[in-house]
Amino acid sequence: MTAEVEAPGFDLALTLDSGQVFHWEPDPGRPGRFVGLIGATPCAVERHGDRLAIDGPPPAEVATYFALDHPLDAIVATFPRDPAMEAATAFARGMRIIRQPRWECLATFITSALKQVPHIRAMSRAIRERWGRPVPFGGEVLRAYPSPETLAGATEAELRACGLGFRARHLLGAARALASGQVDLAAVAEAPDDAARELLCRLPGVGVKVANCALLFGFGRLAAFPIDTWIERVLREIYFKKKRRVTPARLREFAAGYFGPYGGYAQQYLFHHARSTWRRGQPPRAAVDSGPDPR
DNA sequence: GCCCAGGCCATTT
DNA sequence: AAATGGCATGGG
Repeated sequence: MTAEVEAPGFDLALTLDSGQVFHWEPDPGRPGRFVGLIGATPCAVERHGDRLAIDGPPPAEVATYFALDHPLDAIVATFPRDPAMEAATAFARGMRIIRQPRWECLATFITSALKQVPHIRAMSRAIRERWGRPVPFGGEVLRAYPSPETLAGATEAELRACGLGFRARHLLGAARALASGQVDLAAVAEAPDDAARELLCRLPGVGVKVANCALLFGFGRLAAFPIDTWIERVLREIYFKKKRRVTPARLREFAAGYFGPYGGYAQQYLFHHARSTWRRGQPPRAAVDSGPDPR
């Protein structure tokens, strides 16, 4: 049985491949159709014009997960008007910041340190296959991401066998801190942005960048602005092109003030645009030549 | 062999 | 506060 939800101007494929979520996969033989899980609920989804066709969860659950209620036009209207931001906005039109389960989101970003997106996907898949609860769906078996309690019972060697390397100790330590109640994600969800970030940073393997990714993609904090290697290059080579020795604190200060209340959205559009169009870590000449010069 | 990848951490200035 | 080096693994 297939249900539908209205999803005007939503680019499903772009959103699922934008480096914010790491387990959705194309349905082989059915182009445009993606299979994944929303929490523990299996789901297949594909776009038909301004509607989504859904198999699995109730439509309302899908609408919440994909944040179809986010007012994209109003959000984009808050972005600063500069050539780099406008190019990224045009390039990533229809991308949404989705609402992921908190632990699943945090855990995958703990494993993301010094890894490329395809590797993060591979580690997520290996962890699901090893510890995830099997969920039958359409003749296949999907695996839900294991809870902190489940992973707390794993060994570091078992996690390393999933390709985590030095990240194994971080993920295991975070799982155990949550399973023991030493840190409480429900408390994070109730705290203001700065306090929530500080709580998350108490977990092993969680620094400011990973905390901001979790806040943005797992806690709905749309002002959170993760600065990774790509965004740092965007900031330095476009927004601080003529400056020398820009400190990390200055970059954070600029980002927090310049990109506005939906800075996380702006960041994700800039991230996707840069990752998709830059070559050898360098921006296209046009991007630099048209860049603004703050302060 | 080289280089880099959605960083974090401990240590030193 | 800011710079430095170590850390595992995989791919170009």
